[in-house]
Amino acid sequence: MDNPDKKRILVVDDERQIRKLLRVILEGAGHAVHEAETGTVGLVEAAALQPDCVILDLGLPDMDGCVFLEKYREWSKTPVLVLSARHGEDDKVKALDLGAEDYLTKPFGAGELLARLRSVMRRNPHVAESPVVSFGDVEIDRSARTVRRGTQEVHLTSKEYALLCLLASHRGKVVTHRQILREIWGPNSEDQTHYLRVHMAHLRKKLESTPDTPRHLLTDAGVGYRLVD
Amino acid sequence: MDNPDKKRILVVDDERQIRKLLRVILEGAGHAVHEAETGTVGLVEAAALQPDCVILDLGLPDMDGCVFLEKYREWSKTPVLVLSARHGEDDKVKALDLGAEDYLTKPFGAGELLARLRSVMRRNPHVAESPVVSFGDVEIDRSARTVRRGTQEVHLTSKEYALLCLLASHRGKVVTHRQILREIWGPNSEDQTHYLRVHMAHLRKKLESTPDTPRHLLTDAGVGYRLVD
DNA sequence: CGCCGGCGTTAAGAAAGTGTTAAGTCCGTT
DNA sequence: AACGGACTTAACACTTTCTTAACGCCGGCG
Repeated sequence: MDNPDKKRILVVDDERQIRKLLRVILEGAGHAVHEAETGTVGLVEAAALQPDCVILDLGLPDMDGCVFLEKYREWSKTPVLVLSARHGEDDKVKALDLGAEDYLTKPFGAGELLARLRSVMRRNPHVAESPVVSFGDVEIDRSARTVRRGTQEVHLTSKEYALLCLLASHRGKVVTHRQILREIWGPNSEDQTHYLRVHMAHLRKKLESTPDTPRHLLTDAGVGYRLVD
Repeated sequence: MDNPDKKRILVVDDERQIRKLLRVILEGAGHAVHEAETGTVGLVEAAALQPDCVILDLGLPDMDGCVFLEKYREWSKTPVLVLSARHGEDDKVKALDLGAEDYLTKPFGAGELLARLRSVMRRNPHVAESPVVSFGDVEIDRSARTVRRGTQEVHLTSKEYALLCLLASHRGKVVTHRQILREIWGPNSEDQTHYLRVHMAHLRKKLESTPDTPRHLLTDAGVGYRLVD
C-alpha cells in the first residue's frame, strides 16, 4: 500500500472547507497534504517543506494570490496550480503570466483537479534541489534512486534505501528508533526495534569498509541512529 | 513586426471560422500559423513542420481528438493545447492524461488563449532532445518509430515501444511501477503491475542477448525498472 | 562474579515480488 | 466467418526481500 511516488503538496487557502475537500481528494490519490491558511504562512511553509506542487487560492485575505506567486517565483520553480472563483479573463492572464502552471475555476471536479495535477507533475520531473547527497565515499542519487560507493554501484533493497535516505536527510543528527519506525514501517510498528538492528547491519555491511566499527552509520544506544561524515 | 519569440503553431480544426479566428489572434501576437483541416492531415503536417505547439480541436470529423493525441505522442513531445466545446469532465481528464498540456473550453477569450500559450511555451524551452537514443547495440529512432539491434530492425508492439521509450527517457534512473503504469496505461491502472512483468519479458526477449540475465533492462524489486548502458 | 538489557550477527522460514508460459479476449482485416 | 496480431488474464515456479528467532558480545550494576 506504500506509494513510492507519493508527492508533497501544499494547499494555500483560507477557507477551511476547501482545504478539507482538497485534502480528501489528494490523500485519496496517495499524496501527502500540507495546509497553510494565509499567504505569509504559505511562503514560509513552502520554504520549509519544499513541496512538489503548490495549490493556491487566489482569494487570500492577507495577500493577493498574484503577489504570492510573484514572491514565490523569486526563489522557486515549483509548479503552482491556481484555484479561483473568478472567471474573469484578466485574472487568468495575470496569474499565468506570473508563472502559474495552470488555472482552475471553482467549482471544479475532483477528476479534473487530479488530471491537471498529473499533467503538471508529468512535465516537472523533480527540478528541485540537488538530488545527490554524499558522505565518505558513498553517494546517494535520489532522482535515480541509486547508491554508489566509490565507482561501484551498490544495490540496496527498498527498506535499506528508505532507511539510508531518512538518516541522510538528518545528517549529523540523531534519529530516534520511534521516528524511523514510524516513517518507514508505519505508526503500528513503533516498537519493533529489532527491525532496525538487522537492517542497519545490512546497510553497514554494504556501505562501511569496516562494518564492525562503523564510521558513518553510528548507534546511540537506547536512543537511535545517526549518519555522520 | 519581427517577433523574436515567433513560434510555429499548427492549428488542427475542421471549422474554417475557428481557424480564421485563431489565425487572427495568433498572428496578431506575432506567431506563424499553419492549418490542417483533418486529423490525418494534421499528423502529416506536424511531422513535416515540427511546430513549437499544436492547437487541437477535439471534435474532428475523421478522427477523434484523443486518437490524434495518442498517435502524436507516440513520437513527439511537442505541447498540445486542446480546444473543445465539451465541458464534460471526462473529456478533460482523458485529454490531459493522454499528454495534452492544457485544455480550453469554447468559447474562449483571445487573452486567455495567448496567456495559456505563453505558459506552455515558457515551460517548454526547446526540449529538442535528439530523436535517436541508443544503449548497447540497440538504437531507437523516435521520429521513425523504429528500433534496430545491431543491423537488424526489431519489430516492437506499441506498448513495448512506449515502455522502451519511457525507460530510455529516464536512462539510468529508476522508473517506478506506478509511473510507468500511469504514463502508458493511464491512472486507472496504477496497480496492474502484472502488465509490466509480461511486457518487460517481451522486451528483454527482443532486445537482450541473454534475456534471463538482463544487462540493460534491469529490475529493482518492489520499486520499478530502469535502463542502463 | 553473574545477571541483565540493549545491541550486532546470522540463518531459516514467511511473505512479497518477479519471470515465464500459455490460454483467453478483443479488434481490425480479409 | 475465419484469421492474425496485440493485449489481458491466469497459473505456476522461482527469486528477492522481510520478518522472526536464536545466540553471542559488551558494559553497567548488584
